[in-house]
Amino acid sequence: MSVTIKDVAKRANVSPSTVSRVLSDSSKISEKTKRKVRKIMDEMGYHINLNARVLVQKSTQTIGIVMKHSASHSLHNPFFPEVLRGISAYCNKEDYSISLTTGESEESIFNEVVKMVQGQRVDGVIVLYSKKDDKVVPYLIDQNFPFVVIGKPLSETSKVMYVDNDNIQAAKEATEYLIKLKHQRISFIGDDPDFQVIQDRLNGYQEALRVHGLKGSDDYIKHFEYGTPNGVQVVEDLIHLPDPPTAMVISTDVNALVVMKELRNRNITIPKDISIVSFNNTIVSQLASPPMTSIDTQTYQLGYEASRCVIELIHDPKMFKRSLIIPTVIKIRESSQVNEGLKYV
Amino acid sequence: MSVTIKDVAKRANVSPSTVSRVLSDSSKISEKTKRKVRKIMDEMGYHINLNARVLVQKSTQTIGIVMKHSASHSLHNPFFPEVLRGISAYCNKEDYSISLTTGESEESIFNEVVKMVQGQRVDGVIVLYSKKDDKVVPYLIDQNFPFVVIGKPLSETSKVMYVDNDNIQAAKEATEYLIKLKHQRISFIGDDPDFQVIQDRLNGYQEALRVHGLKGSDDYIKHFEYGTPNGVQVVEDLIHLPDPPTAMVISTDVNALVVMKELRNRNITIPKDISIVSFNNTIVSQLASPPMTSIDTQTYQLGYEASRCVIELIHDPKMFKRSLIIPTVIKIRESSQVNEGLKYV
DNA sequence: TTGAAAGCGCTAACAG
DNA sequence: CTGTTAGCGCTTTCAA
Repeated sequence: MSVTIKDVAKRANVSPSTVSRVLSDSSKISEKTKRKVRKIMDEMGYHINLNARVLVQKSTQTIGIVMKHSASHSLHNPFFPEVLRGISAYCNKEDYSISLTTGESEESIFNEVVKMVQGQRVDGVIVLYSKKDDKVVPYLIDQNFPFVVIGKPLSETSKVMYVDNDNIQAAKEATEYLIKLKHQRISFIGDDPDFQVIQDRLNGYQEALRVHGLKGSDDYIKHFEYGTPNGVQVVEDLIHLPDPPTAMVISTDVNALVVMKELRNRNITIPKDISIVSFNNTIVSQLASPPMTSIDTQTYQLGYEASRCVIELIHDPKMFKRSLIIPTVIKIRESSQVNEGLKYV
Repeated sequence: MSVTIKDVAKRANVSPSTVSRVLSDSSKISEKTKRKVRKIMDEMGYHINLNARVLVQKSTQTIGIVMKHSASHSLHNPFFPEVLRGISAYCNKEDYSISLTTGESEESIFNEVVKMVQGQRVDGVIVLYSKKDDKVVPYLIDQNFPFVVIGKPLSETSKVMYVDNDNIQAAKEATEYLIKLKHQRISFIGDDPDFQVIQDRLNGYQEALRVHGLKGSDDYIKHFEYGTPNGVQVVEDLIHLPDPPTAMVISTDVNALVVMKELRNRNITIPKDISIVSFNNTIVSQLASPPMTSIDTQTYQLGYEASRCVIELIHDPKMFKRSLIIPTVIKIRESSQVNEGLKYV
């Protein structure tokens, strides 16, 4: 059995409450007693039982991270480690711990969240996605539990605090950048369109086309299906279009890497034949061949700020629910250039 | 205030212990009472306070993950998400939660571990690295706390359970594969040699050279320094050697990507001029251009088994401390080929 | 500045 | 099958 506050108290000839006060470095304990008690703590190898403290103080100093359905999915995307890094950094600063969901299905994740929240294992939650028909966010609102979502919530925006990029604007800029390079036939490749971030980027893309009087076509809009390696199909479809695209806006850099590989397999050169702009600017974009033009969403910052927000919210639950937009920056690299017209097939 | 077991008990006209028994679905409670109590729980929106339960049961059902110094470092390496995915999968199966360290320095990580362990916030720990002068593992041994390390511990191997690849063998095979392709001047590029995994791979590489009577040279052995983008320098040094290498064994695929990029910048073609074999076979290897020959370390499995090990250890602290070696498989892709001799510079 | 006592919400003998 | 009782290890009034 581990040594408790009582054991220390006995040995130090003080009461348990005194020991407790020393633990929290209370100002009403004399320096002398503090020293004495601390010495005994050391000698006895005392260490506080956090669960007991949590039980009475009702503060866990830990925040829960909700990943999107299937940890697998999240974890395959370099976006995730990068947000986590940001979250982690701020939590560390504030001495908060991190607890991760492990669920593989929406259902099981939801249950984990309920368990975290109701089981009082966390003080706040960061939701790493915003998705159609998601139950987590409505639940947290209903419980009036401190949380922040990374991404733009689909409804009740006034009730939720979020940290996001302006994805519409970012995609618009990406597309306009291509338009300035004289591209006229620009394709958009996303993934699961149930996620708001994909919708936003799609909208931004479409808006850019509209504003510049380019005819869009549904044939130019494709989505990777999660779990299926349908990159092949997507690329096939696009290049065999009567008027194949000369440029592509691709929702994440890993997806862009897949597309680039498929194009390469068909001897289509980037950027000569097709220009590519991707999102996230993770290490993958820089190291790809050719290096990708990518919209830097400042993922680390997204995580850092989200974490700052929840923690502030925990400290002041009635705080004004401001939301944050993290600016994006287009990093121009070699995967995009002025349209030369298609020379392939 | 949330509703407690007592509130439910009162409303259901039973004792708190009965409610508690219903919670754990005890076999000694009649179906009838169970139904009644559950109904009331629902009505009142009762949910267990896990902290209270943990306090008395002394089991948290959560395991702590210790990342190597600087989460940043870990998180930039696709190895990490992949182990985490494996850990997560098994934990989910066994209904365990995951708690991550957030520290950026060895010192602060060590303190977090102490806090987790002594504060009794976790039942077991998985250490994601094995490193020289590390204090975490000795501490856990000293505390006799259930833990597993991923990687080969440096000392007291009999006292620690670990899950690892045979990295010596794997590197030996990688090198022999290159030797079979007629390469004679093979370079090794690692990173922080304080990590055992790097040492092992280096040793395997050297052993292969020795066995096949190739003269090694320290000039062929390079290390990336963490945090510094010295990939440039490493590549510079190697290609300007009097007898530059025709093949490289590189400790991780992200590092390999960096090297490939630098070589490309110097118009050195892979695999024609230089063949490359990397480790980990993360998604990066497959999507690189050209796709990399990589040693698949089955990272997911590493995590999955580690997690199974700690959990078993938690259930039976006196269990036989067997350790696991996860087999590696070489995935041959296009970054390596028969040595054509150097044609560059 | 310190101590006594009550209690956080739950479980676990023990008794019936 | 169910209730009573006594804690788990800590914090927190209240009183001294």
